Amino acid sequence: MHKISIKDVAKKANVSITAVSQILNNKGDRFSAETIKKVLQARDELGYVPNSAARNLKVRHSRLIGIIVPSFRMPFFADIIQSMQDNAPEDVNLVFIGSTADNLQSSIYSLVERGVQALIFGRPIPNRDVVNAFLKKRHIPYLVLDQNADINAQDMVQTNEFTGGSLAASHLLSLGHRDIALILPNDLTDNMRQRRAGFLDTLSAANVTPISVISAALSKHGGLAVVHQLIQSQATAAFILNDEMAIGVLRGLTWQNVKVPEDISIVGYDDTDYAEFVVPSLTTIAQPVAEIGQSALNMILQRLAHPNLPYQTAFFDVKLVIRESTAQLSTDQ
Amino acid sequence: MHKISIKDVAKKANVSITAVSQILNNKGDRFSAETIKKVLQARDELGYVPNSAARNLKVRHSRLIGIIVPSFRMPFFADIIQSMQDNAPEDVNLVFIGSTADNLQSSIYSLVERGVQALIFGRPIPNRDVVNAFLKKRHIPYLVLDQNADINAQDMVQTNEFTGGSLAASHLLSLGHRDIALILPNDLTDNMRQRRAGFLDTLSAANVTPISVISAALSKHGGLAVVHQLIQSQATAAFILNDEMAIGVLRGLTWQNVKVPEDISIVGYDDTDYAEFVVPSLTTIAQPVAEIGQSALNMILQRLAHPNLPYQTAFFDVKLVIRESTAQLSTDQ
DNA sequence: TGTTTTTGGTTAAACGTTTTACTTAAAAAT
DNA sequence: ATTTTTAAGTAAAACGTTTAACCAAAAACA
Repeated sequence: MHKISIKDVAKKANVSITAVSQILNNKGDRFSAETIKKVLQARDELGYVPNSAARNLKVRHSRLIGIIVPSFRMPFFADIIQSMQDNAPEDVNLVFIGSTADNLQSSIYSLVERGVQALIFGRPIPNRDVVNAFLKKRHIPYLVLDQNADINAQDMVQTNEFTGGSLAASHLLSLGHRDIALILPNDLTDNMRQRRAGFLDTLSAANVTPISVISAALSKHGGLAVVHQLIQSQATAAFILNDEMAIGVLRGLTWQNVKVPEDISIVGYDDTDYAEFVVPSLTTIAQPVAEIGQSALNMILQRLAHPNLPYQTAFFDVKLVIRESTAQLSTDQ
Repeated sequence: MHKISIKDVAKKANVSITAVSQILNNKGDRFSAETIKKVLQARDELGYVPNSAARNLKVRHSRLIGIIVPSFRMPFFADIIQSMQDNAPEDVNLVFIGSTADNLQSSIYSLVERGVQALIFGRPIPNRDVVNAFLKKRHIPYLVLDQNADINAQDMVQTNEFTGGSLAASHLLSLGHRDIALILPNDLTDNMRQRRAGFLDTLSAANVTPISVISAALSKHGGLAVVHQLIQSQATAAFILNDEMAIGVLRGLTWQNVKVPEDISIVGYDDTDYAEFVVPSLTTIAQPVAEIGQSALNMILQRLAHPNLPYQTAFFDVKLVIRESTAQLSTDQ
């Protein structure tokens, strides 16, 4: 029942607890080699593990960073958090939490209670002003991955969403398509609004407007649900703001015996792991996910080190990855 | 810079810190309604958030549970942790960590340092005896999802892997297949060994042995890498121990113009989200992922409440989900 | 009236660290 | 031979809570 504390190792090594603390934290330059050895040995024999609650309490910080994503089940975010974890320095701890809009407030509260020193939002923040006030009051810097944010209120890492949408449009245009559908998730993040804007702008620069705009749930099933409308719209191509939905659409189309890309071209967004593996493989806009994750983490660490520097925003480029789901408009239509 | 502590709210409300503590923890039955109101108001005005490091230090526990999975990027584990988080009681905190075999030891150490009271392993444990000794010494109960474990050393939740393999075999057999390949990940967990055993046993009961056994990396790319060998083996069906690999195989087969299920039937394992969405949709063995996650969490919570009860193991059934990737052996081969 | 109970609190110790300020003995410098 | 410096350590306070033990005043009782 008794948990081994620093006292126990001090007693066993016959030194003060100060000595143990200093030595175990590599601040033991004033101690003799012999004492150091005694302490290390006592530590090992007892299997002492420091209590970080006590440590955090005393030093008044935790090196703990909270990461809030919408869901662990979305490959895009799974990639992000994996890359953060893989690149986190030894001495910082990450805590991931998947949080819907509903319980975002309580997630934040719980993280603050746990002592996070900074937060990274992988999802849009409803009630941004109250969240901002709450966090600012407690001097907890945060960073958001969405574009819907005041550039002077926090750090950001962004990708060039507008270009992404634009790339999709010009690709489809260059293949000769003019009857193009746009498929959106029901709830648009600001990132997605930018994608849409880029897409729409580029289309209209070529004097085309979408033949149809359809919304559905942001999921594979959402994509599935939309194929009937898509087929009826007579579109020869579709841009879908998200790979997961796109995969749903692909699936539905195959079941309806609509051939991709012969009958309709599809382009997705994100370049999720699976984009390469579906049949037909998915043309999509790739974001540098791993870099985004790393960069977000590094920026927030920087912020912790220099709280008063002006806010930064990192910018990443996207690129079009052409696979099998898009093709030249066939003339015999 | 100054962080609001319980002292500040005590001062503001003009009461002792004991009063604040008791009232805020709903143990304030001895206090007058007026005092309670004063305290609550002071708390709200100051925006006081309790410091759980201090609390944990004092009460000597954390209600913190560590979950170790191989990777956030594997849909199977993403589902598991999501279901845990969705079902965790208000007062317990979960910390997820993706850890390879290499850094498992240091992950465990770091979690113990952070004060976890229990651990759930979603991955096999190399060096089980040292891990067991380490954890037992510190009275940290743990639970493993793999089958390679001493039933008397910790709680477990298992699925009927043997039956899973067996189901796959009899399905293929009943479709008339006799030339059946088996595709394995390079590193087999004990769960997978059981799958294999069930599969092989059922095959041999029908007097058939696999026409070929192939190993590759446990990933979509691993599956892809294997299709050449698979085609050369002349198998008319294959059982693949994992959906991700199976999806890779499916992909590769399509590129090689081998038709599934006309030319070859494929059955996977896990019934990952994507199984339903690939083309052709994947026949596979479904595990009740969400229930597994919940059950694991509940069991370990039980264990915390009753440390001395005998170890339990929960058992879940699997089922065969027939989709498009398997079909009757065509006679014209 | 004097005694006991009840009501509504407060005091102070403890949890396991880190860190500042001391101490003491030996070595070096004068 | 005294003083100063250095080397090697220790004592004790503090971080923010919780909780056991205590206390005073008012209410109830005899």
